[in-house]
Amino acid sequence: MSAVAGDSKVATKQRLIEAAEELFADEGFDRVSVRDITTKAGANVAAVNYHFGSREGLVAIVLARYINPVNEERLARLDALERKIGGKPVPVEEVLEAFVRPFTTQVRRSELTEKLFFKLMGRMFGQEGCNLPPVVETVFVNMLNRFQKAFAKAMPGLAADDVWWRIHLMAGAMIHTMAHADTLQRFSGGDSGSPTLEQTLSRFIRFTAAGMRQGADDPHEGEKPRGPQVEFPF
Amino acid sequence: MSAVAGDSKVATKQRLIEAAEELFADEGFDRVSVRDITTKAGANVAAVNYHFGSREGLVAIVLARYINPVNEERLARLDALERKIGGKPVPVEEVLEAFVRPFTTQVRRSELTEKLFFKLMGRMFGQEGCNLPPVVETVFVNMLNRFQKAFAKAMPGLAADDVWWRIHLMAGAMIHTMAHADTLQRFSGGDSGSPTLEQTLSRFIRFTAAGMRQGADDPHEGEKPRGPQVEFPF
DNA sequence: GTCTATAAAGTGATAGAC
DNA sequence: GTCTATCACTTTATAGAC
Repeated sequence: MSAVAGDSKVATKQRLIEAAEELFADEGFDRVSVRDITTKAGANVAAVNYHFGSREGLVAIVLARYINPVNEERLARLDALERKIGGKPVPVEEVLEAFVRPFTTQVRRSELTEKLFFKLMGRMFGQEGCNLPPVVETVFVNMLNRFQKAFAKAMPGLAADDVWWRIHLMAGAMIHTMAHADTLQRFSGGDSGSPTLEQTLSRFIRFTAAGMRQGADDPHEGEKPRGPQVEFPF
Repeated sequence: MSAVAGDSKVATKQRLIEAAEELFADEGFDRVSVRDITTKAGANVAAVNYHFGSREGLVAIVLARYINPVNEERLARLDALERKIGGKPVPVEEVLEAFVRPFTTQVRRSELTEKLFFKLMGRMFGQEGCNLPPVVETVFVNMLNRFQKAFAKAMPGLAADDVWWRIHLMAGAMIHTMAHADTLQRFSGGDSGSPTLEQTLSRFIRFTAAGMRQGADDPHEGEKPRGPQVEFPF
């Protein structure tokens, strides 16, 4: 903390965090050992336990470092939109923008490259036993409920469960896109191009906005099961 | 193999596979040890190595057991659709149906509950270092390219990279929905309801069909970057 | 705050008796 | 085909010297 006594104390802690972030992004939280981290950070094996108490403590730090800021910025952006527009519904595209734009703010705060940062975010939000610290989970659930209300307001007449499921599908598209964008490169044989971050965000918003508000013109046909379109001899 | 000598030989192998499938579905491929599997299967610790050569061998078996059938049925369904419709484009909804319907066929072949089966599929298709056996990967890439062509044909005027990215977003929605449907329950506080499998498929197809064909009426505005909609003081 | 040494438990895998 | 016993290795974590 003190800038006088030399940076080496805080520097090691910082190097550990950054090394962990890169490794977690690349390999996933499960496949990285404490030794991988300390080696990459050029620190001693015991450093992680000294600075963070345990491996789990370091994971918690890495999780909290970006999830909370992202979720809080999401809420702030949604607040600003709703304040600006008065009592009317905020258009779906604007709500989606508020949902993903914070990533571009936070990527600049990090020491990571864009690619690694987004992989890391995808892994965080995609993790199941995400075991978020209570404070982080609280903000997370709060944020989700606020957005559910905003989406519901933007799509009047749609039932709550339909809104939740569309949010789930939307989140899946986001998470998978972030965590596995390089897989697309591989499977498409390069035909997916090299889009800028802004292009990718745009594609995401257009795709999911259409999905979210689909059926709005024909609410009665909206969410009935379709059933098999084609019978098939299996 | 011989039904005479008693089923215990084949039974153990089968029990190991089923135990592995349930554990992999629940915890993910990385977090399950050989001992977890043999214990759950009521088999000896050495059984996995005897029957499958290694842990990795068992993982490969589990992966291949469903991925190949799913991908081959996808191709067969797409073939049938294209044969039926002649040279014209198959509508996006029908292509999507061919893409997801095979899961309902294969879930019946498995010994798993619907919930576990879909979690397992989500984990398989979501895995990064998916390390598919060569044969499986070949079918997989072949399948993807055929569907890319079908989608491109259904959405004339859309550039190849745009089609690939929409497929990626669509696949993300599918994978995340399958692997983490229970998370939705938790975060929505139960407000996401208890839909049937058919309802969930219907929701998926409607959502992604709208996303896939979005901008079709206004091709020129189609995929330009939108840029920030709202400036925000961060 | 950093290091070495080491503990304690878990990992996948195998040899050899039955 | 199944079992026990065990190997060789890795994992997280800690005690204690510096």
